[in-house]
Amino acid sequence: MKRGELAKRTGCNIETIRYYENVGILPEPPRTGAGHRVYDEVHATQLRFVIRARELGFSIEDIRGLLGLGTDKRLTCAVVKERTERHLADVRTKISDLKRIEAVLAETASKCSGDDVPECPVLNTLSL
Amino acid sequence: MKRGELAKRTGCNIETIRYYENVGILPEPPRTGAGHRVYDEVHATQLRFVIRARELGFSIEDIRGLLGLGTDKRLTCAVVKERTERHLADVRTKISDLKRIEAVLAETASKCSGDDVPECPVLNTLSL
DNA sequence: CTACACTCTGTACCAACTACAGGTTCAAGG
DNA sequence: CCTTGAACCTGTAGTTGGTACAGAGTGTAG
Repeated sequence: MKRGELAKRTGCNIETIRYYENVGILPEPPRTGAGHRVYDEVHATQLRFVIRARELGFSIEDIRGLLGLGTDKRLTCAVVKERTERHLADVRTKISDLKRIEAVLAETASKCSGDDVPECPVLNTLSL
Repeated sequence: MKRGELAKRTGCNIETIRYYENVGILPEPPRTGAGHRVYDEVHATQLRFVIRARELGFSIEDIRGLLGLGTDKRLTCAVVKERTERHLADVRTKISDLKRIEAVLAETASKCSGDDVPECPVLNTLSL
């Protein structure tokens, strides 16, 4: 299958596939005589891995790590668990930051009269 | 006061001040004969407004809007409230996305043996 | 055989900064 | 007055994770 077909099957943007190849988290596939990339099911599986990891917020660098690239191949469960938990901690920090933000925004917006006047609690809060 | 002093007082990175000026959310200050920027307390207040809005997740474009730049000057409370609530909705969406991610990560990591073995539930989940 | 869809490459663009190079200018100490 | 080092000036490049486009080549159906 060619790039367009792989994109369609995985739901990935066609340009993103080339990007993942460039940054080294998708292997370079073989080419036809004319230079067109030819993918198989193994590539599709690996691409789905990358897509899912990105959806879960792992960075490209994280993914490179999870794939055991650059370092020794086989990653042990212990190593993967540790990286996942570190990432989980980051996600939790982001959630609590956003909750603080949510509280401030909700609080402030609730004070707005919603009237056609120039005085505004939001702008006043921001100016503190 | 000059740029370094303003940066110190507001806790803003010195380069970021120039950036905010470039993108038009901080006014161009007057200059000394030699071209050095000279700020006053009004600039400091406006910079703090921008910093706080950024902390609350408003984009530069949002801030431009909140400052009433580009359009008519005086923003009514009604307009600001509407923009704030739209932003609040975005923040809530981000929180719920992250919570889904958190649940998946926590679930998966909890299944890891943490042993020195190559089979790993995280990698298996990602490969689904 | 032509027309059109697809692929190839490199490069530019997005946000929101941050950092650096190479060149002034300012201020304090001798 | 002169030197020295900090602070300032400018423009530009790098960051992350893609997305988009131009211009050229290829594949295929009618």
